Amino acid sequence: MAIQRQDILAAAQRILTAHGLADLTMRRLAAELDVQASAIYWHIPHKQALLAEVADDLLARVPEPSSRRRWDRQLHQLGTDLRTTLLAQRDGAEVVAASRASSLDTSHLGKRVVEIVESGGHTHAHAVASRDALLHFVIGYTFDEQTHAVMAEHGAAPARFGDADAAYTAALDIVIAGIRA
Amino acid sequence: MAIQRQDILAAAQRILTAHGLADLTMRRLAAELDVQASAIYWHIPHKQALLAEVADDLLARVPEPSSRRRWDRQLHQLGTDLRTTLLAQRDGAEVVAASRASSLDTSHLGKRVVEIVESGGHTHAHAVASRDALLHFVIGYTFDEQTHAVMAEHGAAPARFGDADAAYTAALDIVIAGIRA
DNA sequence: ACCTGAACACCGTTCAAGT
DNA sequence: ACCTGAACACCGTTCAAGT
Repeated sequence: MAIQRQDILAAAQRILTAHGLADLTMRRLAAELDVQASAIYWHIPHKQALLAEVADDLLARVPEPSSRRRWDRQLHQLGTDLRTTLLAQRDGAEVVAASRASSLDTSHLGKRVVEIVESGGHTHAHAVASRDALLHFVIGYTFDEQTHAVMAEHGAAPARFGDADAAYTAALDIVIAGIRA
Repeated sequence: MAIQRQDILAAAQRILTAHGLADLTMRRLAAELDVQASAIYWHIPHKQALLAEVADDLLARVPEPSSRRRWDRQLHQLGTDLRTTLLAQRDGAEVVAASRASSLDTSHLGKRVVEIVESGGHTHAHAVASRDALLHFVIGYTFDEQTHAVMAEHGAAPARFGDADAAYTAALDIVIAGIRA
């Protein structure tokens, strides 16, 4: 039977998890699906479109913050969960940074942040600026963390000392304090 | 006469400005220098090292904030100038995000931010978290901006309306307010 | 010391042709 | 409708050999 678009996404995720973004090539993907590389182009227009799908799928895993809690706690939750989700997928932050960076404004996550900040009694303009500050910070920070972890593994960088989670929370708290102010 | 390491950096910058990061290949670089691609490997170990040099050179162009002004104004100045510097170089933010992301802590810029925040009477821990929040935000935000501008040029994304500088300043102010708090 | 020539092991993408 | 086969136009990097 024929290959489905779904199968391509699943195969891409398997390669990403098992071998990393550098090994996620069209030829390797084709091999994983037992077809020729050119066959994939009947299903998707180009590699970037596939990467965007991988990124979207990853971001969709970020849980909804419980709307019971205070708005700034919801924001904190979202900032924490987004990082956790990105770290859970090998090269997750890089995939998102490379292929989804340019559409935070239209993304579900972006809209969610705007809503939460507005629910705190802030203007739409402030909510939009808050979204930009928060999401760019989280993605950039996590990308750095993940990149560094890989380099440290290969001995190309010194390992970082201290509690990574605590360091992140401290920086996240600064951004959220700024949104509150 | 022989090619200098300096010449390679200069040639790389010319290609970057004229044709963008995608066209900055070892072969094109070699052509620009009138040598074979393999000749470059006598001077630099690999492409990544060259990219790191390009990124360092770019970051070194960020002016020092005038230490006369209040510490939080210095931070604002630095945040503004960093973005301006990245935007001034074609694909500047991407080069920095890709090759320098993982060493903000040891960079001159990173140290400078820590100093400025400490000069505001804050603890070292707070200054470090502030550095991470500020620099990841600025680089991530500017990367997004630059990526989006290229895509909009190619018709691959809708143009953004409104004042880009004002939007950036609003988000930057949030981060700085958080540092102040 | 510095560079060439040639190769190795790859890429993403296109497209006529097959079934 | 869906895929193969073959090609096009490239990559980064290595390394013996030349000067």
